[in-house]
Amino acid sequence: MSIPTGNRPNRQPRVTILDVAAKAGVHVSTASRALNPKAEHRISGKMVRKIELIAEQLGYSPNPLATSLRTQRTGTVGLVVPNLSDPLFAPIIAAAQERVAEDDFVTFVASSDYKPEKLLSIIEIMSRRHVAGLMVASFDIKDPAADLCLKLGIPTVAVLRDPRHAELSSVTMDDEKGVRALVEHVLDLGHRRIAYITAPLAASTAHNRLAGFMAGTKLAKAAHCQFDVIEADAYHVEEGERIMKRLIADGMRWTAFLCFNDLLAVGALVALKAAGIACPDEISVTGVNDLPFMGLLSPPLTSLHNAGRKIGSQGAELLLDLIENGHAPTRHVLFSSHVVVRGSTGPAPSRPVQDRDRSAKAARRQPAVRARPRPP
Amino acid sequence: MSIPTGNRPNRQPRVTILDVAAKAGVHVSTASRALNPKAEHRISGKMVRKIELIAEQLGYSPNPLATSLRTQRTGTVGLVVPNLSDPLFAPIIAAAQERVAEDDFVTFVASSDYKPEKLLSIIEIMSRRHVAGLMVASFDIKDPAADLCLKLGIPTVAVLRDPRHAELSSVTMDDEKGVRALVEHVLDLGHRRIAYITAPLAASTAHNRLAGFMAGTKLAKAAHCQFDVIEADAYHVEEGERIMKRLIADGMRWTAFLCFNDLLAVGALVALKAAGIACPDEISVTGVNDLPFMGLLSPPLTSLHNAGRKIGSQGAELLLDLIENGHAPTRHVLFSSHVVVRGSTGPAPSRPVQDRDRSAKAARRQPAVRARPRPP
DNA sequence: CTTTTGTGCGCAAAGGATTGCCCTTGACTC
DNA sequence: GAGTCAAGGGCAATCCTTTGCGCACAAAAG
Repeated sequence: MSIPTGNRPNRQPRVTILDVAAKAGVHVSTASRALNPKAEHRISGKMVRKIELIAEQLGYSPNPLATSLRTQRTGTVGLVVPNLSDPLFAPIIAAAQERVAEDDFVTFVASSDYKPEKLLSIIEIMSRRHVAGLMVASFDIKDPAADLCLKLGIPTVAVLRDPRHAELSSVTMDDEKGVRALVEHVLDLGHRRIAYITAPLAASTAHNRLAGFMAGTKLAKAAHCQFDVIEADAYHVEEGERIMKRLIADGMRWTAFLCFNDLLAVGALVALKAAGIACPDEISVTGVNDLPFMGLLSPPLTSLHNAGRKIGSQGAELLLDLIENGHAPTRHVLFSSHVVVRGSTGPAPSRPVQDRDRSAKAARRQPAVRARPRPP
Repeated sequence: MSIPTGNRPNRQPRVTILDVAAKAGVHVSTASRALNPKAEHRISGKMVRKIELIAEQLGYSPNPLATSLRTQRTGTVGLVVPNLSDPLFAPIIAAAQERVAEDDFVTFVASSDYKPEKLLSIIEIMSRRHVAGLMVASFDIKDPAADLCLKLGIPTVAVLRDPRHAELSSVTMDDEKGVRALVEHVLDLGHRRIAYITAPLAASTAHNRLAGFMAGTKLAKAAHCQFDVIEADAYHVEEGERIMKRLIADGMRWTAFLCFNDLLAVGALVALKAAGIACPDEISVTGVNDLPFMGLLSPPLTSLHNAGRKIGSQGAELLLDLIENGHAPTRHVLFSSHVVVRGSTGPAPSRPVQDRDRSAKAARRQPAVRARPRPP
């Protein structure tokens, strides 16, 4: 039920510590202590050397399963992301994996597929397997999964998304400040009709970026600014494309689009190109994360640079710390992100797209969420 | 030494099978058998239901460590790639992980960093941990690491790169045919001076793609074709950029560049753009793998589509098969790849770049490898 | 010379499950 | 009524290490 079947193949019989002890003519406990640096009961120096030599000769290496069973330590950590192939998460995994490997931990990796119940089951599975710690990149705000980690007593670090749990350390980007800077950027370019495409607000990232957008709207000095928020249901290119297509059909009222992430932005670009709307001449678009290749698109995407590798390694660092000192104080590491200005943002056009002949037909349905315009 | 330290935190005491047995008033062996579907000694139906109920009530779940120690089965598989964040490998990992998770395996993931000795150490570590099987994407041809897997008796499947070991199953792309098709493509476009940038030939992919290129050269009907091979030292964008810069400085003699992979091709595009050389008007460029976003670059990259996810899931499939039936016959699955024609390839220009005034200065150093031109 | 103090190592009990073998019963056959 | 048989469970070994405790012996202290 828990451990799948599978015939063990013809492994050669492993050499155990009994073999070493036998050959050395000592008791296993002596061998164990000799091979264990932190042996409290000390063994004489020459005996240690003798046993080490014999262990070497015999090619002995301790069976981690037995060790783990005895010590309740497995030397494993779990890494969980919502999507393994997303270019945003892969570097986080990679960097974390490298860092923990330095301390001789091996990593279980799993993908929650953006499904809360799957995350719960992953955590349970990993807990059963006695992971020493967990680094999770897919917590929602007040996620029950976070409670579960704490209840199970697993040292846990949240990365990228902060469940905002009082007892859970986190490593995140300063999304709020970042998106605010993006708003500032397009305001500086003269844009006054600005839309923000948010992701589902369960994630703290979505929350913070929206907050950043709202904060940015307060910066607007001009009298007739229009700010709107549109909610996406997913995180991928196709969703961005779908949304932008709909907006174009509905009559485009904005000159600048800030997107929750690069994937949505790329989708928006695709839709704009298909509709023959020029970016940035008619509409400016921005993303978040600055994924690889974003600078090479046409137009190159203005984005917020988020350093995935730094998040991963810092998350691992915190986690190792937590594993070592059972009750380290909760910490929240915040990396600042900076706007990378590229070709997808430009000066605001004199007239928005909807005034052009081409798109006059569509009825103007309201977007999903409508932010209140903020007078200066 | 093998298992890192780390204080186990305040986990609540786990409920063991003894607790279940005690509460049921039976022996642990009875409880074990009742909870184990494949129990040979059968337990009466009502007893099974009783014990299952009690186990449920107590929240019992077997300790995989103890089970593994006893049965020598761990329910884990190892996934090894050369680089976790490479957009080529991440989907392979993701798909494989999904597939084996269906069969209740959890996955150790590690990155060999393109270092043979690191691969060896990863395999040893995973072997010690009793992985049920290994899926490796970073074997070189005749890799000692492949021998090690066999020697250790670990069911192993090679993906993407085939070590060409008689006893090792593999799942790969038909690189040879693919690259030949690319050559065909640029020949059709009228190109007669064609360079191929190969990767280090230790990898079977490099080998096969070069073979595909060489095979392609035989297709050339025109009298004065020039084919050259240039060897890259790495796989990333920067290397492609470096190489192309050097070639430009040396005086560009080619009108079409086939690159070992997309990353090198993207680097080449970057260098060309920096030098003010137009692609595809002056030079055509192709890649391999068709990574995400390649169709959105400027120019969009003509590439060979390789389905990473299919490789990953098929590799997992083979591996699970191998784990189940200790001695399944060796299999080699070959996925065909197809050319995706995009904007980075176009009709051959009338004159190659070097005849233009701008680049006449540089001495013409020979490229790293010079293939013998093939007369038609 | 006896009594303390270590030092160096052995003994055996965990840790939590699986499994070969044996024992007890009740049913069934002759 | 004695003998056969199979079903249902119990016993204890086993997987491999780690570790609390105890023992012996030698050196140091009285």
